[in-house]
Amino acid sequence: MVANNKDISSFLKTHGLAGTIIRKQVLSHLWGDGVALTQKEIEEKLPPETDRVTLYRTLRLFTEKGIVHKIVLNGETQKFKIAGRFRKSDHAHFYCTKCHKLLCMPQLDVDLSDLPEGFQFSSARLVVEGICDTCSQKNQTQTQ
Amino acid sequence: MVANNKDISSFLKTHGLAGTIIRKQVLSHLWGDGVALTQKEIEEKLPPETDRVTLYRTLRLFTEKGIVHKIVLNGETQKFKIAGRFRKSDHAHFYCTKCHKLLCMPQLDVDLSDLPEGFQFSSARLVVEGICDTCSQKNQTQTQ
DNA sequence: AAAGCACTTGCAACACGGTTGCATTTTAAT
DNA sequence: ATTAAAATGCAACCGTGTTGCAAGTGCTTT
Ligand SMILES: [Mn+2]
Ligand SMILES: [Mn+2]
Ligand SMILES: [Zn+2]
Ligand SMILES: [Zn+2]
Repeated sequence: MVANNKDISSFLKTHGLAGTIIRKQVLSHLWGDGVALTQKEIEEKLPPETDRVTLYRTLRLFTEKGIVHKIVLNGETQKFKIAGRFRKSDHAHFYCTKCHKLLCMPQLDVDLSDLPEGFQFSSARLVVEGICDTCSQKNQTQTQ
Repeated sequence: MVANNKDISSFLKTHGLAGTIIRKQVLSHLWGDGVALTQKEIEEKLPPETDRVTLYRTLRLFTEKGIVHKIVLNGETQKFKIAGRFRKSDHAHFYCTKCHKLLCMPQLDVDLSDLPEGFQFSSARLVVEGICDTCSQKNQTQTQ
C-alpha cells in the first residue's frame, strides 16, 4: 500500500470506474514509478480469500480502459504496470534484473541502419534488460 | 513435405535422435528457409490421429537439443523454426507479415546511444516486424 | 438516511494447453 | 531375429483463462 486511499479513489472516479475494494487494493500495489507485477505476484499480495476470477476481470478492465499496460517480458512472463502518461504501451521498456522495475523508455529503438536492402520496417516490440541507474549506483558504492 | 526422407533421416541421426515417424513428419513441415510454425499450425498439418502429447514432446525435445528454436512473436504466439547455423536463438529475427516467414537477422540490434546515463545494457529479445525483400518486390511489380 | 438500479462480485463450471505416469509399441544395435 | 532402450498412446491431472448467473455492493437520487 504505497498511495493513500483518497488518491486511488479519485483516480478510479476520474476514469469512470466504481471504487470497489479489490480495485483499490490492486491499484495500491501497482502504485509507484517503475512498479510492474505479474498477475500471480498481485494475487499473492492480496488477501488470500480474494477470488481469482475477480482479479482477472479487474486486470482485464484496467487494461481495456488503458489504465494499466500489459507488457510481455520474455514470452513467459507478462507484467502489469500503471500506464502513466503514455496512452499505448507500444514504446520500449527497460527491465532492471536487480530491482525488477520496469521503466518506459520511448527514446529507445532498433538500429535500422543494418536492415538489409528491400526489407521494410513496420514495428518492433522492445524490452531491454539490464541494470537501472539506481541499482548501478548502489553496486558501485558497495564495491568501493 | 519439402525435403526428402533421406535428408531428414540423416539429419535426425546426426543429432543422435531416433528416426521415428512423427519426428520426420514434423521436421518435413519445418524444412525450408524462413519457415516458422505455431504448434497448432504443425498439428493441423499432421495426420488427424496424431497424439497431441507426442507432438508436444517432440517439439520439446527438438528445442532442448537446439534443433529448433522457439521464438516469441508478440507475447501471444510463439513459433518453431529450424535452428540452422545458429546455436542459440538469442539474436534478432525479422517477421514478414505478408508471407509469415521468420528470418534470422543477427546483425540487427537496439540503438544504445539513447540509453540514459547510469543504465547498463544486458540483453534484448528482438523481433522486428515488416515486409521482407521478396514480398516488397512482388508488391512493387503488381502496382506498376 | 433510505431506496433503487446498475454494476460488481463470488461461485460453479467449462475450455484448453501443458504435463506426467505407465503400459505398450517401435527403433536401433547385436 | 533377438533384445534392450527409447518412443508412443492413453488416461488423467493441473493451472489459467473464460463464461453465466445469482447474490451483493457502490453510487445516485430522493
Ligand atoms: Mn510504458
Ligand atoms: Mn534464428
Ligand atoms: Zn534496478
Ligand atoms: Zn515476406
